[in-house]
Amino acid sequence: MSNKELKPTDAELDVLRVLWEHGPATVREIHQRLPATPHRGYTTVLKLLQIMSEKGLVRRDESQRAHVYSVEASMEQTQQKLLSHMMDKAFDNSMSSLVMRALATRPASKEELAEIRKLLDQIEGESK
Amino acid sequence: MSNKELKPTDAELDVLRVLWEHGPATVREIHQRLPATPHRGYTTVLKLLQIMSEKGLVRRDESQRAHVYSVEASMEQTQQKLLSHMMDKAFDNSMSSLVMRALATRPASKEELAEIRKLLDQIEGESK
DNA sequence: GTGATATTACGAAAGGTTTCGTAATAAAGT
DNA sequence: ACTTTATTACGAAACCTTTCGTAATATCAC
Repeated sequence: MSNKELKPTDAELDVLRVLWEHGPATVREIHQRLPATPHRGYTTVLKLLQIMSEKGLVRRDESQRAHVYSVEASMEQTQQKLLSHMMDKAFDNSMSSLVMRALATRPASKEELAEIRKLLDQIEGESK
Repeated sequence: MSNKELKPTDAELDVLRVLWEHGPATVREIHQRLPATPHRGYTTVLKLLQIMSEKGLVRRDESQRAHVYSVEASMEQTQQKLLSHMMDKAFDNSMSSLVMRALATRPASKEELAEIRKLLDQIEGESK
């Protein structure tokens, strides 16, 4: 009933990022924590959350006067969904070409590269 | 005048993929090569190309009766743009977290992992 | 040239996104 | 209770995407 092909839009991602970082929050809290640019009115954020609620992107707790919203899917799950979609649409379904393009685009620091190597070791270790 | 923030839409990406693989092509050729599902009428594809032309995503050669379209940006450039945007929107501007999430999501084959390692070596080699 | 065919141009509809103004409602202050 | 304040609900506008039908235009066959 829920998981169709729901890719959060860019504006929705801005909201989700606040919720991921801050945890459950009211419209007012979210509105305050949203980036200053682009500017968004209070009711704009409210409407966004109402729509996201219908889509199943967020959950709404109405027990308080000011409803409290929280994410439905973890940041990790959402990131995976976004990456899978992009891999399908623009990388011929090959995650390795996506990864290689990413690495070639924005070289990471030494520490980050080391982390990536560690992850590669893990993956190869498991696959044995 | 050209490079604003032009992220090709999903339908536009379908068209671009044909052009990247096949090279410059007419509407008819593109229409035929497009995936069967979702079905798209001929004039739908034409309209898409006209809009993409205005956006600067494709170039149009009108010297022939049937206009010939070609991409404005290479596949690599477009992939980079898409990845940068996603990194900004959903990965806190960290390419390494994007890469690690990608690797964790869809493990690659042994050969692909080896390729990635090679690329890591290259990057670290250069940064010295 | 006339008619058939293929292509482009145009416009519009349907749906989604994003924005916000205004109204309704609830809570709090006095 | 009444007024003020904060919140939600509703609806609409502006814009974009995607779709396609119809009209205009060019090309080709004869």
